[in-house]
Amino acid sequence: MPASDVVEQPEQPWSRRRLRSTNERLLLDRLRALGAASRAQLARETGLSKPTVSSALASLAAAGLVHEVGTQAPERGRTAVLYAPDPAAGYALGVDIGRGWLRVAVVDLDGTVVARADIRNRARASAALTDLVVSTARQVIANSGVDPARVVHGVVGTPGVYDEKQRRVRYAMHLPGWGRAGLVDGMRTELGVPLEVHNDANLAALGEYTYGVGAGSRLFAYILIGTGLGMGVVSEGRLFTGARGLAGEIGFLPWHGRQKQERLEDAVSGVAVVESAREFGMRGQLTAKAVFDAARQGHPGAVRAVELEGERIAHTVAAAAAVLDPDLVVLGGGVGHSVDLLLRPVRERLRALTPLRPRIAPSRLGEDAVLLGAVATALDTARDLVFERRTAGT
Amino acid sequence: MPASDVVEQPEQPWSRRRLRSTNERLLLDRLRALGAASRAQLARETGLSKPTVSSALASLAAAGLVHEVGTQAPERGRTAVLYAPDPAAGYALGVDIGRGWLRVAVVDLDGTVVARADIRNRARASAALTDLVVSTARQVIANSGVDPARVVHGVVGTPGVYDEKQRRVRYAMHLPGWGRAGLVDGMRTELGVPLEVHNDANLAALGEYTYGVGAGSRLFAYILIGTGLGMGVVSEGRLFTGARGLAGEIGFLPWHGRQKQERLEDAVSGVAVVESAREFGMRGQLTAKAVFDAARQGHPGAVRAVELEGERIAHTVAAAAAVLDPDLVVLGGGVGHSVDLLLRPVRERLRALTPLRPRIAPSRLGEDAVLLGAVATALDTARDLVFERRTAGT
DNA sequence: GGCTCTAGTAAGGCTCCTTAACTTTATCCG
DNA sequence: CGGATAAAGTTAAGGAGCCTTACTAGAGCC
Repeated sequence: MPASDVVEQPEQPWSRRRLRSTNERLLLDRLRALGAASRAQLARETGLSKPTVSSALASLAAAGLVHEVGTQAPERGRTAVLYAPDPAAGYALGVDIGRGWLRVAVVDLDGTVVARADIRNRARASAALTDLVVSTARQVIANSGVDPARVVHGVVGTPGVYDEKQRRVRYAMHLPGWGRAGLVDGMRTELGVPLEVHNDANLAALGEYTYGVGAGSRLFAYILIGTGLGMGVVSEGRLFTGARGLAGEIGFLPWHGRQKQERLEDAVSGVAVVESAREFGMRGQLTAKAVFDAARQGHPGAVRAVELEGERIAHTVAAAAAVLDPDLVVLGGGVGHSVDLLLRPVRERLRALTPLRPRIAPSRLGEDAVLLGAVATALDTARDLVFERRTAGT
Repeated sequence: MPASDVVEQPEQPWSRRRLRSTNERLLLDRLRALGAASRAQLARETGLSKPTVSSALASLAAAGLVHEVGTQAPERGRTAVLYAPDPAAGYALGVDIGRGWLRVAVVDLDGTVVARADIRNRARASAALTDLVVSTARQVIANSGVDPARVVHGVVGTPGVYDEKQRRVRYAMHLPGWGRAGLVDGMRTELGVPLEVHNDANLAALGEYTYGVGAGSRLFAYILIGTGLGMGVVSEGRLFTGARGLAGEIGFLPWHGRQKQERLEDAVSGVAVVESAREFGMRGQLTAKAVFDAARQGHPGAVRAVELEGERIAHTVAAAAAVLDPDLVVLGGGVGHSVDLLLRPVRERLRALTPLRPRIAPSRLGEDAVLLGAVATALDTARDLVFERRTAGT
C-alpha cells in the first residue's frame, strides 16, 4: 500500500549504526506517546542509561526532531529540563475527495491542523477534478505558511480502490472519469508531494479510530452509509484491507430484495430511504435528510421508512459481526448522521438476528472522518520519513 | 492469546546484548527459511560481516540450536561447511479434541512429526476427556522417545473459544461439560507442558495455510462444515481472531430459513443435508456421507439436496467474501470432504450472487487440518522459547 | 607448481552502551 | 543560614560487539 515514492529501506543489517538509530526512535516514540519528559525520566522508563539518553536526545535535537519545552521541579532536587517532539519538524497532507465536497488539510507532526479548506466539488470530469485538488492543496499549503518542501507525505481518500499496478482507481462508481490511469501520478508530480490513495470508508474508519470513538478498540468497524455503502475495518490499530483492498465492500453482501438483482447497497444507501418513504405514502421532492426530518416530526410514512432502514442496517451489522467479531461498530456517512433515530431500531432488530451484539455508536467525527483518517495515515508515514531523513540534508 | 506460562520479555532496552541476540535470531530464521547454508553465504545474504556470522553461529551451535550438516563445494575454491537448525533443539505438542476423535502429535522444530496418535473420543464427561487427553499425550511423548522436558510448548484445538480470564472454554456446544473452568489448567499441570487453547476452525485454517493449499495467500479463509459451521481466517500469515476470539463464527450469519429462529449453522451443517434429502424423498437411516454417496450414484433426491447445500455454502462464501476479500476460500470438514460434488454448484451460485469471486478449493489436509494447525501454532511459540532459553541452563 | 577463487580466521579499531563517580541545583530542617 | 538529602544531568573509564583489513586454508585449473 505504500506509494511508490516511499522508499523501503533495503533491510539494513543490524550493525551498531542501527542500534543507535533504534534507540533514538524508541525515545522519540516514547515522547510522542506520553508527551514531554525529562532525560532522567526517559532513562527510567526505557531502561537506557542516562548518558545514552542524553546523547541520543542531543542528536535528535540537532536534527530538529525534539526540543526543550520547559522545566519541571521534582519534589526535591534539581529542576528537570523537559523535552518534547517538535511538531514543526514536518507536515502531512490529507485530502478527501467526495462526490459533493473536496476537503484538504495540512497538519503538523502532532496532528494539529494548521490549515484546511472545504470546497464544493462541482467538477464533472476527471481533469477538472485533479486540477481542483491540486490548486486547493497548493492554496491550503500556502495559507498554512509552511514551506512546501516540509510537507513530506500526503494521503488521498476517494471512493473505490486504488490499483497500484494499473495506477488507477477502480470501482469508483460515483465519480465520472475517475478510473483513468495516471491521474494520481499527475497530482503527485504537480504537487511535488508523495501521495498515497486509499478507500474512503477505510480512511473514515481509521480517522474515527484515531481521533473519534474508536480509540482503544481491538477490532473496530466503521460503516459508511450515504450515496453508497461501505465499511472500513481497523484491527489492532492497523487497517484491514483484505487480499486486494476490497475488504469491507459490504454493498455486495447477499441480500434478498424485491427485484432479483437488487444489491444490499441499493437497499441500505440514502436512495433506498427515499424509495421506501415514497412507498409508505410520502410525496414531493424527497431526500434522505428530508425523510429523517419528517420522521422526527412524527410523519407515519417517514417513521416506517426509518424503521425499515434500521432493520436493514441491523442485517448488515449482523453479517459483519459474525465474520469479524468487532467490539465496536460505528455508523457514519450521510445516513449515519441520523443515528439518533436509527440506533433503537438497529439494536432491536439485532437482538432478534444474532447473539453477537457489538457495541454500536454514532460517528463522532461526522463529515470529517475521511479527511482525518487521511491525515492520520499520512502522519504515520510522515513521521517515519522525517525520522529517516534526520541525518541527510536539512 | 499466549498462555500465562509464556513469559513476556519485559521490553529489554536496546543494549548491545540485544543487538547480539537479534543478529543470532536473524541468522537462525534465515537458516530455517532457506535451509542449510555456509557462513560466507549467510554473511552475503544478511549483510553481516563474515566474522560476526562466524561468532554468532558458534554461539548458536554451543546452545545446540544449529549444527554442521555437511559440506558443499563451490564452483571453485575451498569447500564450505554447511550449517542448519538442529530440529532436536526442542519439541512441540499438538492436540485436536474433536467430537469423534482425539488426535495428538509431537513434532520437532522442523515441524516433522515424530510421534502421533489418533484415538476415538468416547468420553462423555469432561473429567474423562481431560484424563484421556493427558494419558494420550504422555503416551505419544513416550513413544517419540523424546525427553518430556524438551517438549516446550503445546497447543490444543477444540470447538468453542477459550476465555483467558475465566479460564474456561466457551461456546463449545458439542462437548458435554467442556465449559467448566480450570480444565485446561488441570491438563497443563498434569502434563507439565505450557498449553494454549484455540478454536478448531481457526487452527484448521492455520494448518491449511502452513502445510496445505493456503500457502502464500494474503487473506485466506477456511470454512469448516461438519457437525457445526465455522470459519478460520489467516491474514498475512497471522490468525485473525477479532476482538474476543469470535471472528469467523459464521453460524450466526443472518439467514432467512423456514422457521423464524433457524440459524445458518443449522442450514449448512451436516444435519441440514440429511434433512433436505429426506424432504426430497430419501428414506432410511441417513447420514451426510450417505446422501453424498447417493448423489454420486445419481439418486435424484440426493442430487437436489447436494445442490441446495451448494447454494447455501455459496451464500456463506459470498458473505465472507464481501467482508474480508479473501483470495482463497477452502472448504473443509466432514461435508467439505465431498467437495467434488459441491464445487460446481457453489461456484455457479456464487456467480449469481456477487461479483467478488475468490478462488475456491478443497482442503488438502482433510481431517488433519486442526491437528497440523495446532502443531504449527505450537511450533511458533516453541521456536521462540527455545531461542530465549539458549543462554540459560542446558 | 603456480594461479585464482572461495571459505574462514585473526587482529585492530571504531561505535556506542554501561557503570560509577561527580557536579549542579533544588528542598528540607535544625 | 548552612548543612543534609535528593534528584538531574555530566564526565570518565571500561567493555561488548561489530566492521575492516589482512591473512591462512583448501580446492580446481592450466
